[in-house]
Amino acid sequence: MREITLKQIAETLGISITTVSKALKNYPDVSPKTKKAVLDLATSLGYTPNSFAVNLRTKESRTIGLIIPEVVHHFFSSVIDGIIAEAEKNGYLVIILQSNESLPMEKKQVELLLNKRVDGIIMSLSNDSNDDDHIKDIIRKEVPFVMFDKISKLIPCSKVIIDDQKAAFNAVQHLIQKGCSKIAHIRGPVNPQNAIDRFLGYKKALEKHNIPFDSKLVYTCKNVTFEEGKAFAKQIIEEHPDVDGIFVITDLVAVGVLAYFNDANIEVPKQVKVIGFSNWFMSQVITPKLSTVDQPSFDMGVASFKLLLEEINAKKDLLSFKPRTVELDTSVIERESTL
Amino acid sequence: MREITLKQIAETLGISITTVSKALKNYPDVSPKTKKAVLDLATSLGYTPNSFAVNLRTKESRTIGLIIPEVVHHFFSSVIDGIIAEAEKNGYLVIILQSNESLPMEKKQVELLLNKRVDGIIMSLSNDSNDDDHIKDIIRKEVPFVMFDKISKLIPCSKVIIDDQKAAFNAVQHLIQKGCSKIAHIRGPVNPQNAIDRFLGYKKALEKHNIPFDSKLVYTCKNVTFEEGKAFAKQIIEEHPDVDGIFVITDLVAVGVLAYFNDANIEVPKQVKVIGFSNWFMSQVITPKLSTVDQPSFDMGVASFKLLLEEINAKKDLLSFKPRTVELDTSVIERESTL
DNA sequence: TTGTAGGCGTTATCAG
DNA sequence: CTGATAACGCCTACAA
Repeated sequence: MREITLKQIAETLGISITTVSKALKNYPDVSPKTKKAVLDLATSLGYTPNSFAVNLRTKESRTIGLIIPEVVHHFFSSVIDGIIAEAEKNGYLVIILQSNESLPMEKKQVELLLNKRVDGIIMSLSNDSNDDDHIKDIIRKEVPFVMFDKISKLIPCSKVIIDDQKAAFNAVQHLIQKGCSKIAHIRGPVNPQNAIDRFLGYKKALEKHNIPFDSKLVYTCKNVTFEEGKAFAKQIIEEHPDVDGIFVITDLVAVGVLAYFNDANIEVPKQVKVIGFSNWFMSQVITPKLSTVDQPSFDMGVASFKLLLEEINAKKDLLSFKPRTVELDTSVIERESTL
Repeated sequence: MREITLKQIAETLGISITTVSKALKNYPDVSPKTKKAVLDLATSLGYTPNSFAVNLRTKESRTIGLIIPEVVHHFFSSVIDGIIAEAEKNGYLVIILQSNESLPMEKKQVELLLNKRVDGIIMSLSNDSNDDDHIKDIIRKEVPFVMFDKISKLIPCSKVIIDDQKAAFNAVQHLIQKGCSKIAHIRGPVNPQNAIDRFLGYKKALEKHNIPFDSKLVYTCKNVTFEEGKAFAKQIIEEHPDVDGIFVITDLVAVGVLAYFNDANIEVPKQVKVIGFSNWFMSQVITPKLSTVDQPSFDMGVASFKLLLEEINAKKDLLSFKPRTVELDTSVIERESTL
């Protein structure tokens, strides 16, 4: 099956390519008759413009790139959902790349997308991104760029975030209000800004309620997995049998904590209360149901794309664009694990 | 920041575009001196070929399209993982679209990808795909095409599947071997081939073990959700209090079943045994841990891309390509819900 | 060893 | 109202 081109339509109709092009694009200066002839033939042949040629001419591909640490991840897949939904609504397609939490991968992928000349890039940093060269590359090339969730505060670009510190503060305060007085924290890795912020929120909540901060009660995840949750739960209860509350960096790990406590017959929430973060789907289906912080993942995706689109459009119109930061609200969801 | 082109390099070096192009592509007929000069300048300027132009020339984009029903879904996100990993390894990028189980969406998305002129398409059908026109379009345009999991048997294209019937048979047989004699089935929607096959496997297992088939014990999901699982569990136990085993179309729904039984104090596996399908992550973390059928989702993704690549390459070399079907193995995973 | 010329398919400008 | 022409950036016969 041959590809249909403007040229072919022009030839069969015995007119010029220019006219065909204009007719198809509804230019005002084409006679109704020619226009109709062209349109009829085009639809009957199933003509669609060759996007490669269009890309070349217009210098845009109506495609954006998305780099995230992991696809198989409740939070990120929900964000993807939001991004591709909003993108499609606006006539954009999304190329998805996964850094697997590896900085070298992330760098390579930025390069791939830049070479591909996508119209913009949305990204959430991998956990070991402490090096910003590749990101600066994006900025330097003036490619529209938005970061969400795991951002780098130093980069001047639009961002979609939650107030991790405040959210964590609220989570820990919730534990305190439920009567906890010795609260451990299983925190995320050292680098990511949001792990730091959640840790700070934890600290602040203790402070506010006059609970002394004890660094021995803070446990640091390396890989943020279910297994780590189990292991830390064991360690916590062995090292500090009187701990009565745990604030965990994310639900996946918190579910690991609950799993260990279930196995070890440690009663949640009676002996220890547990609160997670992110409101993963599984948190509602385990026993006891996990209290957590709801993070509007789908909306973060939508907001990210909207910001990106603004920047893309500004660039097209040669307008200057001032990066903006959108902060979305979170809320504590009380379930059985903190009753 | 201006885009670097061959032309610019040629001009600054005072040579022709052709020579620059050849130098960069390591043609043998360029003097080492010129080659070096070109290479040096190119790297120092950070030249990368304009992919729009390359696409137009070579008529390929090194990009494939992927359409799946849902992104926020353990099985599908794992498949995505496999596909983009394998694609990246081979220098391909992946555009992901989500049909949300809607046929009109799916059709539109096929059109989008076709217009985009991706080098190939991988797809898993939405549940109401009983109409094949858009798929036939892909075939007719000779765009390399692979279906996985939810396939249409009638379409002549490569496929990556499991033997749903056999897998279901094994799951139900597992229940029987554990002592169940009145086994209900919560099946998937009417259309999808794999829902049909799993149902047939259920029937066959009963037959083989001389258990009479009773259509009243079969419940049909519409949306395949957690909530449906809860609702059907209630209905089953009310309508057939003596049911002692349930085979459920997929883990998400099975988890709903367990949730209801937990709430209703119906003991699993003592009173009723439950087995799911797909081995979702959450199945290991709920109480009781759910027995299920392991489905190699990541590998299905890898296999799908490999098949697609074969076809893409065959097409490039103008070789004919015979569609193949790859069938991957499944296995019953025994956990607490069928002990 | 280097360069000229043409074309991939579309769009924009400008002249008829 | 229509069309010739050039250009987007790259690649590749073919010529010099």
